[in-house]
Amino acid sequence: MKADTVRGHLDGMILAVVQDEPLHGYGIAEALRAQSDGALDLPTGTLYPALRRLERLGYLRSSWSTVDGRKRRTYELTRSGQAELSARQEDWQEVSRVIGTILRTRTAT
Amino acid sequence: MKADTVRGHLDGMILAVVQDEPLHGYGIAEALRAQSDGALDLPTGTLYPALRRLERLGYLRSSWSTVDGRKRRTYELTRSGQAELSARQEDWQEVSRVIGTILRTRTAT
DNA sequence: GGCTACATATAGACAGCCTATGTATTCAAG
DNA sequence: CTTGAATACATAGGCTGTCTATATGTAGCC
Repeated sequence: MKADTVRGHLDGMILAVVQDEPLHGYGIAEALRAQSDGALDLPTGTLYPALRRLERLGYLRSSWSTVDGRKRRTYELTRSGQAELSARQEDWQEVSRVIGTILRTRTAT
Repeated sequence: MKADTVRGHLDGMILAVVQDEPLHGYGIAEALRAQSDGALDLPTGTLYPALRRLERLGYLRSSWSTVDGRKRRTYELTRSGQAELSARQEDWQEVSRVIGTILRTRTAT
């Protein structure tokens, strides 16, 4: 499954997994892969720019640490990010309803 | 609701309404607006290029006619377009499941 | 020494939306 | 009789978030 098919909703999904617990980029990718049963496997060229963007927008806050000799940047959800997540969740309700309704097979063929 | 939020799934929705009955561009816009309870109101700069693209890809076939003194281009679904629609519907099932699962509020907060 | 997993990041391309604008007809209101 | 709204199609150029490819570095195993 291409991230292209979830375009515009990836931000919301990232905020959602970070809400559960602060995670570093690699961990976010793992969480999304796990929670989608392997369907959503983000290329790093998609994920990392998205994270920087979400931080720039004030929805995430990051801090560096070193674990087992490897540097990692851990992201946590800000107050503003929580509000954004709620908005995205509501957006999704409508989007999902609209596309679902229209795409649903009508013909009994 | 911006068409941007349904990005990548607009093609499927267009094919779906045309499957019901052949329609001209303006009629497709009306059908999508009606079936989404007014939520999806496509700008012409989005719809018309999309229709030409779908025809170029062989999913739609068009023909000109004049109704009440106005020219209209009517689109109908091709065999290939029906297959594409089926594929899009299946895609949507997965996308919807994945985003829905991840975005669904987990916190009982 | 080489492979895999872990970990982050940038560069440049590309597709599909966006807004703005243009043309043309019909019909009702003023 | 002209102005405006609805009908009808279309293009130009911009923007944003994906994409692929590439880069750098550590840890641990074979």
